[in-house]
Amino acid sequence: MGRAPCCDKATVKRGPWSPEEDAMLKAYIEERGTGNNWIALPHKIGLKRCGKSCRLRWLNYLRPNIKHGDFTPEEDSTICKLYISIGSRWSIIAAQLPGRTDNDVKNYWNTKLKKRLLGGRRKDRGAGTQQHRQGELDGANNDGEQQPLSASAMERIQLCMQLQEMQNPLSSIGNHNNSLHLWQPSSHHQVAATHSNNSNSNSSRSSSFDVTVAAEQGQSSSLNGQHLGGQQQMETAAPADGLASPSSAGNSNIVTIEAELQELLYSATTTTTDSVVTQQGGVDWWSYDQGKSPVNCWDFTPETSSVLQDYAAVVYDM
DNA sequence: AACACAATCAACCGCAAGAAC
DNA sequence: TGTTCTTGCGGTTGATTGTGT
Repeated sequence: MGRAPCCDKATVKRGPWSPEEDAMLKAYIEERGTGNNWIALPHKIGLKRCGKSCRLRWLNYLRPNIKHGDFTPEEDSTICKLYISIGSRWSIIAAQLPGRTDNDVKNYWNTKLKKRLLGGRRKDRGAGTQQHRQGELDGANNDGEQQPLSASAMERIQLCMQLQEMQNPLSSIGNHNNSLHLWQPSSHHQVAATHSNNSNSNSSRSSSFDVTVAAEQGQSSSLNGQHLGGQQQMETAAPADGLASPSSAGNSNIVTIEAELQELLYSATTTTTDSVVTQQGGVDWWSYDQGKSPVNCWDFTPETSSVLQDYAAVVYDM
């Protein structure tokens, strides 16, 4: 049974919004609000638009305090940091960037940040062409037998592998000890008590993930996954065999990776780990509380747990 | 100047989940 | 309790603009 369309496509206008339409929608919502019914809104206003289209236009463009234009290095770092931790959860990532929309963040990642990071310096295993890289992202290898992975998982894996290769060119595929330097077991998975101050975050989906980013204060950043309801804390059981957490190497590796990411993103010439953290205007990549537990790149959420399993399959099956 | 290709971004689409009935 | 409606999300598309040849 097909789903009823939300609107009659034959009578609804599509495509770019005109200034007149923008003005009508903006004026109405500012005066009366949405009435908690986007579907009915265009009829009330007299717009020949789909309710979903009105909602999107309002949220992405007309809403007050929307920020357009270039992203700052701080925003770049937040996006990358969260993407690698949680993947393409754009609404959650955007919630950490006041004035930015999920659509903006998504577009920015897909068109700029991803290319800067993934396309930057990768000396690929094998050919290293863009086509080969895309093939990897699609989860297929030459023999076609590898289990397909989600694009998001593959990207995160690839990104981490790329960083590790840069960090230690001698660590080739199959060197298990170097496989998971980014991962740290979370011994203190506190459930974040506060959520983003973003007014958009009232959706049930967003609330399933509490994110606290304190990078702007030069503090550690933490990302905590929790189940709906907020009571179940993710267990920190050891991952699959062979995925034991790195021990003493972890902290310095994280700092080194920060440097590599800074370099990839901003072409900074950072060579020492100590100097990196305070560079770039205080941007604090994967920072961690000195003397406390390091922040996890691969925090143990259901998603990242799955990614780790995928990762293990990729590394160990090669 | 003209064309081809790449990059960008606004808008659309379909799905999943929760709310309402 | 089951069904329908609405919202919100992430992925994708396509028009526009920029750049290279």
